[in-house]
Amino acid sequence: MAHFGPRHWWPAETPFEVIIGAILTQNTAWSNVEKAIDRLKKAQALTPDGLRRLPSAEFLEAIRPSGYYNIKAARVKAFLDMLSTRYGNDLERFLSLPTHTLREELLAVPGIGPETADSILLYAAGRPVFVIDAYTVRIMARHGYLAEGTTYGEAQGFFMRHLPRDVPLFNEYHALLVAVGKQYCRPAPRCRGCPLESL
DNA sequence: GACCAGGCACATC
DNA sequence: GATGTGCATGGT
Repeated sequence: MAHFGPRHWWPAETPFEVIIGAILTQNTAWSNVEKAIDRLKKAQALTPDGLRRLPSAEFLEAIRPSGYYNIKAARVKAFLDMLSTRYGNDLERFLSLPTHTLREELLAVPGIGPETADSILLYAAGRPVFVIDAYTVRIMARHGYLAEGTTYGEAQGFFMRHLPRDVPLFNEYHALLVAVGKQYCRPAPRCRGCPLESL
C-alpha cells in the first residue's frame, strides 16, 4: 500500500477552515468544496469575524459550487451563532473543551452530525477520534468486517477497539480508506478490481 | 444523460 | 426503529 503514501488529506491552514470545509463537504466531492473555500479565502471570510462581516448574499454566492448551498449556509450560521452565544466567539476556547463535551456541543448544532463533528474533533481539535464515512463502511462491509447497514457508532467502535488512540494514525488510516474507496470501492454495480481481495 | 460525491434533518409508516 | 426524501453543484 506504499503506493498511496501519506495523504495530507485534509488540506486546511487553520482549524476554522477545517470546520467550514467539514460542513461544506457533506455528501459533496472535495473538488467542489475547494472552489468555495477559495472564494471565501479571497473574500477574507475564513475567520469567524471575517465570515460574519461578509454579506449573506455574497456568502451564498461564494459557497454555491459546493452544492446544497442554502442548507449549508444555514448550518455554518448555526455554528457561528453557537460559537458567539456560548463561547464569546472564542474558537480557541471552544476547541479546548474536553473531547466529550466538545463532541456534544458540536452535535447540538443543527446540521452537524456525527461525521462532521468527528472530522472537526480529529482535524481541527486534534483529538483521537476515528472518523467514519461512506467509504469506510462500504469497504469494511464489502470485505466482511462489518455488516451492511452498520451504524456510525458501531463502525466507529470497531476501529477504536482495534487501533491505538493516536491522532496521526487515525488521520492517515481514514485517508487511506478514502483513497482506496475512491479508486476501487465504488457502489456495488461498479465495484472493480480491488487490491485488497487477495489479502 | 445517468451516476456519483468525504451527510443531515425531517416526514411517514 | 426502519425507510424514504429533499437539498444542488460539478466531474466522470
